[in-house]
Amino acid sequence: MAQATRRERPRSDTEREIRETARNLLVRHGREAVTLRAIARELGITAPALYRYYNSREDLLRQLCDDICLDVSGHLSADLAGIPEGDTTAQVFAVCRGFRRWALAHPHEFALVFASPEGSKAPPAGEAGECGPGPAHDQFGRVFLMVAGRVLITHEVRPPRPVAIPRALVADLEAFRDALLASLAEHGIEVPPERLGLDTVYFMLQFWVRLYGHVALEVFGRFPIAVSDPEPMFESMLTDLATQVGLQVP
Amino acid sequence: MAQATRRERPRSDTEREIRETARNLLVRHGREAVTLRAIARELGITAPALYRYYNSREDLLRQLCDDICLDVSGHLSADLAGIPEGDTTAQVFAVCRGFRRWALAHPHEFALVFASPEGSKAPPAGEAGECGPGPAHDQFGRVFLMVAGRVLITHEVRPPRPVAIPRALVADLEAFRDALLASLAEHGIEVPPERLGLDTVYFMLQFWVRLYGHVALEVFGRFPIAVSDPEPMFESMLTDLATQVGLQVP
DNA sequence: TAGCCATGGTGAACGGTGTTCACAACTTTC
DNA sequence: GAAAGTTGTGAACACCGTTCACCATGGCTA
Repeated sequence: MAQATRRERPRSDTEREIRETARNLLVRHGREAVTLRAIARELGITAPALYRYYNSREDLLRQLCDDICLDVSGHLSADLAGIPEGDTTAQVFAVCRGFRRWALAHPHEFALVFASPEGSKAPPAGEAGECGPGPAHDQFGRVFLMVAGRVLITHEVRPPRPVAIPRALVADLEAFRDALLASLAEHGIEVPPERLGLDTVYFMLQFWVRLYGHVALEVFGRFPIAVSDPEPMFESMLTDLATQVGLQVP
Repeated sequence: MAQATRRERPRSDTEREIRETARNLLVRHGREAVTLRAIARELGITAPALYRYYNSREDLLRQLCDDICLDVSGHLSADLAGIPEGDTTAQVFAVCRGFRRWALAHPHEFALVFASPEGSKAPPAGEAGECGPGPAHDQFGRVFLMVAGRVLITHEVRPPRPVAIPRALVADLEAFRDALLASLAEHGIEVPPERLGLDTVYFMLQFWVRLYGHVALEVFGRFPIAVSDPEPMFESMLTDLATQVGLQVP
């Protein structure tokens, strides 16, 4: 009965249901609990049926990563929607706070997407390995860093206190800047290239390092001291970063 | 034969062999591969025998964390031994570089100890959960942060540019400072408490955030841009941190 | 010295897992 | 209506953690 019903629905529906169930298991019981048989059980199906949709459990987990990236980027966009267009400072804060809040609320998803060793084994043939910087991860990175980038650019941004840019990084930074500008242009945001200096791009990288560092440490409980309430520390970091970049923080 | 031989050796020997084998599996094939049966196989033993030494696989993994912490702290101490007593800057650099190098060389161990969700399930009875801040993790944190702390103190340290310390953090920071001073005194390093201001302690926390952030991002390949060689970036961060704290970097 | 008993091993067994395969049922296409 | 393709099933294999009854060994005490 349910089987007949399922077969009538389009393939993409079942595909979505599978990933939803997997997400649920991941969120509630961690990576080890997202098991083919558990998913199948939940869907009233047998485990081998899942192989009609995914090549293996690893493959499914990889696609889960994509879903998660899309999801978190959606969350951030939603948070951003509530901020007035002009208030760039609030936008930066909203995105960063949103990321932290999401990570704390979904530690297992965070661990899977942002804190798993890169698939050391090369995937079969040119496929994206594990869930590293692939299309969807880019999607997230884009929504995240592009938002930050747009914010940093539309605002009169003054580069932070001078830091020598390592020479070996210049090429990477230039590539990143170009990609960023292209991505912004793609979204209708025209930016004169001279507004986005390499030092600003470099600062964004360091911004990400600190943001990620704090969030990961908090999610994993790996601060070297018992921090009874990490939120003020996070806020302090945000204002520090914001003032460094020349944003006026209330 | 081998069995009779094993029985004659003291219990601690077998215990050590088990963890060595487990470490090997972890390092070479990741967490999922450290399996009771695989360990037993390697030791010429059956899996149930392992239960004479550990209550469960999770228990074994927890103790593995302790071993790893001790190991990395040993590595750092060794690195430190090669630095002249007075050259505090070199000492800071050595510890940080050593940590990065170890993490890059042992990504799976790094992920297990420093990037695993805290055991959300309370361990049976007052036991240390997962491998979070427990005795051994403290051991690592001590060797690490204490080394950094000693270095920062023996040197004439001037607090970095003023940052408002969140009021909610003051109590935590004071507790940490006291613990740090006690730990230093325990190792024969007498330090006048007024030399270690709360702002310095706070800076050490932020130091750790950035160090951890960079290392984790590099280990997991989660930089938002393709960084062809992250080492100069790491070095740049180190010199930035060092100069901020008033160390003279060559 | 004889017996006891804690220690540390064994093999069998249970339920769970990923994965493969032959096969069946249903849908679509020719 | 037959052929082909799609999507499910159930059995099976190998592996996993874990429990259990059982057995050998060695050191202790009566």
